[in-house]
Amino acid sequence: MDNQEIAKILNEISIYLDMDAVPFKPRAYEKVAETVSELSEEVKDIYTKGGLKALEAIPGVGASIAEKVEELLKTGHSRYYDGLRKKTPIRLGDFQGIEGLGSKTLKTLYEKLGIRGLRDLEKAIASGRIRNLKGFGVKSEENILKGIEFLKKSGGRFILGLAMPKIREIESRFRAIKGVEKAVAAGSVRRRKETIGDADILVIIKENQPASAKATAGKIMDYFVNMPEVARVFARGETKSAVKLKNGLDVDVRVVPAESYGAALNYFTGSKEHNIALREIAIKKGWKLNEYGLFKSDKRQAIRDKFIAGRTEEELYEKLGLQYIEPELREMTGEIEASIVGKLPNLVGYDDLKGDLQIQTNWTDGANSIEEMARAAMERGLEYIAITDHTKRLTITNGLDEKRIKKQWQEIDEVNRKLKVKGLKFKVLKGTECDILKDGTMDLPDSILSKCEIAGASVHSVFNLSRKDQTERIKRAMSNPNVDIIFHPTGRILNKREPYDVDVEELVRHAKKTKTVLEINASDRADLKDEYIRKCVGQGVKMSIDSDAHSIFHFEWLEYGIAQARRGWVERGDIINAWPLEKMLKFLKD
DNA sequence: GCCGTTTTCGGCCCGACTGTTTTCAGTCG
Repeated sequence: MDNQEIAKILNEISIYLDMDAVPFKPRAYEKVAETVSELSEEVKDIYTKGGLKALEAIPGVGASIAEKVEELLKTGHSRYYDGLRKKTPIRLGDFQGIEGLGSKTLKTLYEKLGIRGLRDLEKAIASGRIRNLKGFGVKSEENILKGIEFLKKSGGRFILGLAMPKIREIESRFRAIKGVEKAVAAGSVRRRKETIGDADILVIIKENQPASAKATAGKIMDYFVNMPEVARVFARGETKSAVKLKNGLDVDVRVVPAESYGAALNYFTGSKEHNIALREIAIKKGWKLNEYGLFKSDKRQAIRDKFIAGRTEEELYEKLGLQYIEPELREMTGEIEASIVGKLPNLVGYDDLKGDLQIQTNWTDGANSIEEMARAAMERGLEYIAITDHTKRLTITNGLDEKRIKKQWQEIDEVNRKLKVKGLKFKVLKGTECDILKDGTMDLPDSILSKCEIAGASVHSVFNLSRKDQTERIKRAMSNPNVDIIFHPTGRILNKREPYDVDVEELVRHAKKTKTVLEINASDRADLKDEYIRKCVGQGVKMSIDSDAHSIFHFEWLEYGIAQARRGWVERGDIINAWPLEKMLKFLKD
């Protein structure tokens, strides 16, 4: 039983307990479910190595949950879970992701109408039985129906890079409204998660006009719910509204006073777990933290809580005795502890890249010429790029063989000469994205690879090897003294393709041993993922952040690669293409 | 059910909005 299966069962236990209004337990199970689903190590391996004791070392797991997990691992079942399911036989999975359907509603629907699954629910709606239930009405029936329709239509999460342009457009339209001082997307957008479920936009009204603040807020909300791209309005209030856009993205807007800007930004940025940790720190100091600020609470409630901080996030963290924590780190993966002792990383910056080491051109499946790519990279502020077209095995891209790559080198020399004549300080490097064949040998001979200034290697075929064989295959490529970088090391594509089965920790160890660079691919591969990036940082394995550009427009993607790196606690020194050209080249294998 | 600068018992994050009520439960983030 893998971590996702365990997490699903723990989460369902939490929902069942919540149905019966059991206090506190649901939250305990929910927390562990979340932890387990994000764990990099398989729970079953943890258990094999250290037994019950090791399970209890997982944060949030105590004796009781450890026993249930043990039973799941040993038998594939949990008597406790089965008992809950038997008592209230609802197929919770059917309803997951339907907005507005919580545990209490599900329980009522089951008890009053015998609804166990989605089909039952749809039938009950069709026959108008829900509106007659106590506590329900026509409106609730409609909302449930809409929830079902949207779940069926859209489902899933949005890739950050694809949703971002629309979010930025909405932000800037808010900023253009008179009386608006700031508009900024918080939530998972600000934490730069690789995919997002929704966008939370905070709007601050200019302070100097308190009298008209309410009117301005109303104007903002009216504008928001009436935007042409809105498909559905969930809520329209004085300070909070929520809609679904036609593209399926949920967007929330909050209007907050300027003095609470920092507190609100912090609160809505999350993550939820990070927020809870901050609140607990506040409570220990005898304070209260909410989206309006940090307050000294008065126990007698006779006078208003005294405002301590909240105008900026920086002052909030400072008052809590913490080093400022960048949004990309707020995932409760040790950032609070590091912050307390002042040991947070100095993250690689969004302007720190000097080069891009994976670029395709019209020699293979790219859209533009070498020179066009060079000029676009220059405009992006880069100082060097590596041309890394595919190799011959990838016939569909017209991959390069020995003859054609030698020809390409002539063109690269020519482009470099041209740039130099014009006095431009920019270098195009001779590279390759060489296919790693099934047995781990390379698609180009060493005689060619050794002449490339930078040689990347990647897997584009035979994804279904066993974990052992796939790992050995890639390790063999790393052991090649001419291979500098492994491009997109796990082969996944967000929302499209799962990674192939490979032992990433072993790859990281071997990268260290062979001085091979691992790539953070900035396109929708987002490969490596953050937890693996952090493993590289921990072991001192260097990485590159590459756009994998197939056209001049794709350099925009670099931003998301950098975000990914930051979520992996990366500093500038960890990224070879954040270094000057000479230093970068010197670092590569001979 | 978990956890500990409140340390083996007594706490556990907190506020806005909706729909259905007429004072509040449920959901969400």
